[in-house]
Amino acid sequence: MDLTQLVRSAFTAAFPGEDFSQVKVVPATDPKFGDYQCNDALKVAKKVGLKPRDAALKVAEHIGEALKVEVAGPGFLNLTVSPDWLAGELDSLAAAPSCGIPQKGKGRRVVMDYSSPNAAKQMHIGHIRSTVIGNAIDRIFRSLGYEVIADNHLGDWGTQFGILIKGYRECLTQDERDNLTVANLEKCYVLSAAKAKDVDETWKNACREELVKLQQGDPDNLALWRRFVQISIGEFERMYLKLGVKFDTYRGESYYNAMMPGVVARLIEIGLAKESDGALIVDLSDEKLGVAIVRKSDGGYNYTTSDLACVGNRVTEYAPERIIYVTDDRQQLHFKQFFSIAKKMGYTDVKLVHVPFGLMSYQGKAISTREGNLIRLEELLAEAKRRSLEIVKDRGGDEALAEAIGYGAVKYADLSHDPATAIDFDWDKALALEGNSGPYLQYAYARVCSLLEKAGEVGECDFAISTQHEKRLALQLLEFPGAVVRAAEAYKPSILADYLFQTAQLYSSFYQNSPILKSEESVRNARLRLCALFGEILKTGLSLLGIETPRHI
RNA sequence: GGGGUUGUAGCUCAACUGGACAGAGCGACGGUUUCCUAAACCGUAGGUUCCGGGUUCGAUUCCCGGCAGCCCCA
Repeated sequence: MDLTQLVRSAFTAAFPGEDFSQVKVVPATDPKFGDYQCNDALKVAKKVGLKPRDAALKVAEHIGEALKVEVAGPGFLNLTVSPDWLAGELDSLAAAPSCGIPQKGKGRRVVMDYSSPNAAKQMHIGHIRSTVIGNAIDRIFRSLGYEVIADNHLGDWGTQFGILIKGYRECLTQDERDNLTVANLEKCYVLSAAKAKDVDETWKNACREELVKLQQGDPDNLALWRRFVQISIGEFERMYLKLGVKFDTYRGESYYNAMMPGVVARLIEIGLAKESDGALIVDLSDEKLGVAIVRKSDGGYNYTTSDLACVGNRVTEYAPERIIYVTDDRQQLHFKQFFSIAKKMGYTDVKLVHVPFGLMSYQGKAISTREGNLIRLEELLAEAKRRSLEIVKDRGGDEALAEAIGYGAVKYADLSHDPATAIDFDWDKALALEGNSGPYLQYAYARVCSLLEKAGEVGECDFAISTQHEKRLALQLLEFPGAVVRAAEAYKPSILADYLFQTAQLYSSFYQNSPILKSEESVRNARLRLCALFGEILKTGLSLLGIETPRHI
């Protein structure tokens, strides 16, 4: 029995001829109001010419026997379900594949664009957000049945490669060149860039020449560039492996080089782009979006152009329903501009979505080498592992467990906030193991696993909800599919994280306050079933956040 | 100067998009030896939701005007 349907038909019976498709039933805000509530009688009151409370009373008359209803306050409909109804719902949830997550994405395709670090630089804590938030959205969409193509749009082209090639040749030892690492690339970049900037005009020119040679396809430079990018990807993948992140494609900016002139030609052809001071621009000032440069006065292209080329390529190759970009919120104007231009170029069948997140800072400053506040991602993960290993080893836990817990803590610390929130990095917060943290959830899962193991085989048994603790947990479990859907619609994994934390709290409370194994058999079995369902949902939910669930802690 | 974004408990954040008495975690204070675990549970204290208007049955949420921080553009 669908509560929303039932309440809607009561509305229709009370006020025939009106449209009540917006009417919805939501969980009660407080258990003392019942199990569910509907606030929409208040909204339709004016339309049907009644006082709010009278409208609610009239709807209540048509609710029927199946559901206990009370009209409270100005006109809230408070609904209380029967234990049988609850048991039935739990049954269908337990029987449903993937914990009842609706397959609304079946047959639909989405491209996800996230992480996207720059080649030849090491990943640092500033890269966590795009990677972890993007990956969670990726996983959530896959769980809804969408076909997701996860693409890593690397920063693998541009002026830095002239500096790098010069630096590689002049600033590294033979040994460093033979055993090239990203750390070495970073080092020679810093040295070379410093020379080009402050001291040496000839050095600067040499860098530019190397860049031009690369752009013109010089075999040596091209080979070096390929090597730099390959080494970078290798290192990124080491991090992604730890974080449980996997990309379908690695198409960096360079992939779109050849398509740029075509994009510009097209923009001119349809009259969007025009000359201005030697540069080619698209004027978006009537949309209050300023001016976007699509070709600089020196003939170079920039992000707007390569992103447009990229959209064109993705539309042609995949025909996705939407493309989701997860980047920091400094790029909002850029995305608004290029989305607007893309629409005018005729890419109207694809929904372009920018998910902006608050930039991560450290000690109040943007993270950069210059500020000297750069913590490498590898360091962070090592420290996370070290801290959890200290606790875990006393319990006989191994390194794998320490990684699951440490990395889980790092990811959860990020995912549990609304993406829009800016985070100032803090070791203790990023690696929290208590309270609203990843390990708290992992711990709850381990507890339920142990309990079920100890219980052994449980015979066939129905759900039976009697106590308040059980009921609150049960009602909460029924909300899981809805939480996943809401997280996807808002592009906010934090909605799911928050749901899981609340659920685990209710479980812990239930677990501490209700004897399970020691109860007489029918109660024991019914409670074990509830535990099992909780375990399934927690495991599924955490997997959507990319957080592992060890069975023993 | 124009635009974006944020402002909620001492600190870090929620609040299912307009619902009932604004909730969690951390920190503080007090308590919990029965199932497979104290990474937990139970309780206490802590609020002018930045300020001022407006919209309505009802505003942390929407609108207008300020203030403050961060960011982008010129």
